Amino acid sequence: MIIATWNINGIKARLDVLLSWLEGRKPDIACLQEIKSQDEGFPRAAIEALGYHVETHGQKGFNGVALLSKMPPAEVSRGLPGDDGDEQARFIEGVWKIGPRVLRVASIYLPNGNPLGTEKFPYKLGWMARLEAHATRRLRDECDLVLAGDYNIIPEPLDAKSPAAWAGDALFQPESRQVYRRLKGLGLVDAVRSTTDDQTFTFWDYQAGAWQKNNGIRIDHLLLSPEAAERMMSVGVDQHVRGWEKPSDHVPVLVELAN
DNA sequence: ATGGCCGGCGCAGCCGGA
Repeated sequence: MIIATWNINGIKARLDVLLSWLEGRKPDIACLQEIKSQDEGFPRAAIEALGYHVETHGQKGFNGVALLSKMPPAEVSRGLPGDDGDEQARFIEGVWKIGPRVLRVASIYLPNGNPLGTEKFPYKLGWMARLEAHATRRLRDECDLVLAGDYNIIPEPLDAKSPAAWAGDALFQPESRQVYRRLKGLGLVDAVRSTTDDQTFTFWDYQAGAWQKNNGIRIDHLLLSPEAAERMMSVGVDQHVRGWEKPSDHVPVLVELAN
């Protein structure tokens, strides 16, 4: 089965592109971020017409995550545990029962954290601490777990065309990269990096001809539990989608797991 | 050498993104 993550940067502006991609790629589960829509405004009918079940966790204008799946999930939970006062819609998790196996997949939109020196960067670190706590709990289940999303973290210099240009940016700070490293220390496997040493970008800014110059970064990640990683058959990044009409600035990242 | 955009909201231009 194919599990994908994609920051679509606005579902209303991206619906045609999303439908085209779903029809061609046919992922079993697609984790979306930045739907920028309330639940009631999400164009679910067009997606359901392609045979997908739709679960959203939206908010007005900003953020928002969704899970699209061919099989309906057995359970869904919204919001990252650990702060009931957090109003930002950045986390949705589903559970699927596949024969004897339990598969958990979360769609994650980790805070950007810019600009440094404001409350936004501590919010990012606090959110990451909650994610680490949640991942620690989930890994105790020893089930197939995929934490998929826009992490807004450039893990290593290899993951940027021009790492120096990101030195003062929240995406490339030692503190947040350290937490990403700790997530991997828990046993989570970075699907893309575990299968290639090549520079593989998932985001290119709309500005300054970044796509044409391949001036990209790798910030969209699939983190797999050891049990899920054992079933990993292939990993891909649908970079061609960045060249379509009216693209998102992010592209889909996918992992294929053995059934 | 530098800078170049886009979506949402809502109907002008600002906010947020990365």
